[in-house]
Amino acid sequence: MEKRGVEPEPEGGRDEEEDAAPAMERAEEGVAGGSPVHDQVVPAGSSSSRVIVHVDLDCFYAQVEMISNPELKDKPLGVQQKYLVVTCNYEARKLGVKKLMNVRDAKEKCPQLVLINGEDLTRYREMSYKVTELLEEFSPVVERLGFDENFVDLTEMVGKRLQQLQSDEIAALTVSGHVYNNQAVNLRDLLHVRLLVGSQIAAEMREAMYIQLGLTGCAGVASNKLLAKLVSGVFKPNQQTVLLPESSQDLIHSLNHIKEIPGIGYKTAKRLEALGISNVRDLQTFSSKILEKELGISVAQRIQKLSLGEDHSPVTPSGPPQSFSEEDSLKKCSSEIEAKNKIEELLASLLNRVCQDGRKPHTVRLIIRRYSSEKHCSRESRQCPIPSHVIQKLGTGNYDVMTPMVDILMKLFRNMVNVKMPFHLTLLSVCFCNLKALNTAKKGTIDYYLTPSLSTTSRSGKRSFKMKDTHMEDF
DNA sequence: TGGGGTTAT
DNA sequence: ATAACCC
Repeated sequence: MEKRGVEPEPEGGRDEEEDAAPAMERAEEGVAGGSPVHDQVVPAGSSSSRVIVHVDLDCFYAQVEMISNPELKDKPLGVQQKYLVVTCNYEARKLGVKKLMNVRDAKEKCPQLVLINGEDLTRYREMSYKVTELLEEFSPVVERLGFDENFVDLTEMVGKRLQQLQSDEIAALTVSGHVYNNQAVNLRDLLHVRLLVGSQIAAEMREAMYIQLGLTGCAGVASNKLLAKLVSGVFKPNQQTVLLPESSQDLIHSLNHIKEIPGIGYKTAKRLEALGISNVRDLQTFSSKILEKELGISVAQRIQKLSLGEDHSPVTPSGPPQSFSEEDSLKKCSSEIEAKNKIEELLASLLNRVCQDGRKPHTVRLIIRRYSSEKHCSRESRQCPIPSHVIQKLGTGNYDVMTPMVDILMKLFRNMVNVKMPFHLTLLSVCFCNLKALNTAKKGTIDYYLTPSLSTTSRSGKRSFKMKDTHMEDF
């Protein structure tokens, strides 16, 4: 049979003989009843086995605030948005403060709690991208999840490091951080070896985050995104954990409810409960046919795979953001004037951000939430193309992009809200999206004539927004 | 429940 | 344009 070897099978030169089988540390406790681990047959170049890390910053907003003002470091600290403590440091957690806790409850639990307003996300967003950029230096395949989590596909990096290692060095490999379940490592198992190297890279990432940015966080290393994410939270502040394949089922079954599976949200969990599915094993063993009929084939197949710990979704590089938005929730907005003032405020911030980014948004959207006693916060939106003459003024330090943009947004507003009738809004948000690198289609170029909205008269003369304003590349 | 984000339909 | 998901 095959040699146990380093993946891309180093040319015959060096042989890993019996001594390549290192004293398998505690291997006799191995799960499979001490049976020697069979050699892994992973075809060279096959992507069937990946090494993924999930990096999760500790109470991110609170950390950013503590870096800004070190005097807060040893005090219980909460970050407040409106009447909520959205996150808090570990000092505060020890005293009973939880994430998303009402400010009153938090103050009651912990009267010494220091609160900082965190409604302006600018510094958090900037720090968040610094983290992503730092991780991209290790490997370009980095996917953001919110402001404080990132996935990195380490498969290639691990492969390269393994190629550099001599067999005796492989024999001396050690894990960095925890091993889930305290499972014994078997260095003759290539999957174990690859995950150990992943754990070392994860440790280097966390060290770099701390040295360069002053941030601490957790990491989880596993063979897919689901498992990496689940395992990253096992040891909590500022620690890391690697999951070896034999413990996957233990990890997934450690969840007490299907809602804890990332990808199964509020709605799906409710529908599953209605089917009598509440824990992971229920979902694993439920009839696929019925599930598909109930949830649609796509969701059904995906979540049932997730319940088994399977997740083939790739780490998709996030790159620069696809949209910029600013929102503000309000107690009550019931006049057009109030709305206009809010919209101007949101827009001013957005214009600064867009200016910094360098790309140009080609679409603008207005989002509202109406007051309604019991409807679960459903939002409504209207969007339209940004006229090209406005787009061109966007990065130029020009200020009279405000006026035309406000005009557009107020038209969108009146399209959604009948201002002649009483209304009560509890949220306003403005979003710039459809971002493009540059205005490429110039008059007289091929692109110009190939862009339908430019070379022909617009189809809808009766739109509220004049299409004579020639929107480029909006089709 | 805040103030963001993404993808699928 | 909305609905689902993520933080």
